[in-house]
Amino acid sequence: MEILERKLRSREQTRSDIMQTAKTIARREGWQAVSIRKIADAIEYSAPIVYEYFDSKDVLLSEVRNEGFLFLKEEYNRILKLYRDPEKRLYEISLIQWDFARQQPEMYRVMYNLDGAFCSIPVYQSDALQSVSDTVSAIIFSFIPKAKESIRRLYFEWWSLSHGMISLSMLLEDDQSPEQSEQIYRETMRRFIRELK
Amino acid sequence: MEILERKLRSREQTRSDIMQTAKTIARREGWQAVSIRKIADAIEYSAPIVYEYFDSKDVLLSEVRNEGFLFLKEEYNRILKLYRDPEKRLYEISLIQWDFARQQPEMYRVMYNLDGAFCSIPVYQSDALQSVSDTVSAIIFSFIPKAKESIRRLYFEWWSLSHGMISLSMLLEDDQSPEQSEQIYRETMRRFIRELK
DNA sequence: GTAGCCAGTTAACGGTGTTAAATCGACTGA
DNA sequence: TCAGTCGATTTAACACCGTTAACTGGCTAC
Repeated sequence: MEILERKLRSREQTRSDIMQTAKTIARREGWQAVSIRKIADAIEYSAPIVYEYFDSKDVLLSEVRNEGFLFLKEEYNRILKLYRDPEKRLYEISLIQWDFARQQPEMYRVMYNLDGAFCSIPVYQSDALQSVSDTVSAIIFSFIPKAKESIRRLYFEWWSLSHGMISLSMLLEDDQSPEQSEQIYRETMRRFIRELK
Repeated sequence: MEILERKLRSREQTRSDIMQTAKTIARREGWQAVSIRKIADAIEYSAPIVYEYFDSKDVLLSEVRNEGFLFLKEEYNRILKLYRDPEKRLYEISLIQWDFARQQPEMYRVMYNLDGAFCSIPVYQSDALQSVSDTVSAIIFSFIPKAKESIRRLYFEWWSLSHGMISLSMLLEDDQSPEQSEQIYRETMRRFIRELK
């Protein structure tokens, strides 16, 4: 059964190669330029092979997106271990959100269907997104122990503010410097958190 | 020269028919389903005719997007005539932003390259966007007469908050009811404006 | 040796944006 | 009346897309 195991491992490897290639092309040329044939070329296979690993391009994109939310989740957990103060936690998580979007913009784009990235599978069906939402909601709750609906609402406000600034600063990248945007982001998130309690 | 005039008018008509058709398809099937051939079919012409009116699909989308910003601009001007109080003005403009996104979601999507809408022409190059930005910035200034940079920053915050809530509520449409989102939007924008001064 | 399986290929279908070439009708000048 | 031109419009083509069916070549089991 060793062969089967190795086969499985190499299968997992190829699978992640495909996702990695998709991300690399997206980073260089944008998601609208990502095609099954280009991916196949890069991993030195013919196009139909990709369908051995992903049912469709849509599913491939949805898995990449999921990977993004899982990455965020782990980063958030890292923060939870580092800090105890809820305010500090929420602030640090806000900063991670920003850094993530800066360092892996193609990831952020596919997660929110921005700029040519289009995955028709609804994002709110992603378990990873739910998990991320729960983590942040829990922090807010430890902050302000209110009813479920209030927490949901405060989370929505936090998320909107963060996502709004990130996506607009992506949109205006050449019009407003990222450094300037980042400064505004930090101060605005800080103030939002301070005024939360 | 009457013939030439009529020709020009009918040319303008066909041009706007093309844009209208693009929007109609986008509304029904999403921007990823909008193709030159589908548009041509709908206006009962062959595909190359579309290129007599728009240099490329990219340009067509950018004109639709511009139409969106121009619509907003006119709505904003309507508000300026209706109200004198800066707080009231900004609040009403916030509400228009929401209603616009609700009533013409395909427009909002092409303006911000959301969900399959992809126009590679940078949005900040649009005069209409600049004009809209100036209008809102002026209101904020009449509110809080600070330096240009501060106003720019406050405008960015207002825009981010509004766009963030709108785009996330589009994303979560089936997970969080629009009515609920709208209520949060109204209250959040109101509080933001109140705390501005 | 040969039958069967399996990884991987080629070929195909209907679609895309875009452009060059061909067509067709109306109008003009001789 | 006929040749010629012009302009509007179409057809045909190119290179690409996502996706699927059919095929190929090599290995294994009997």
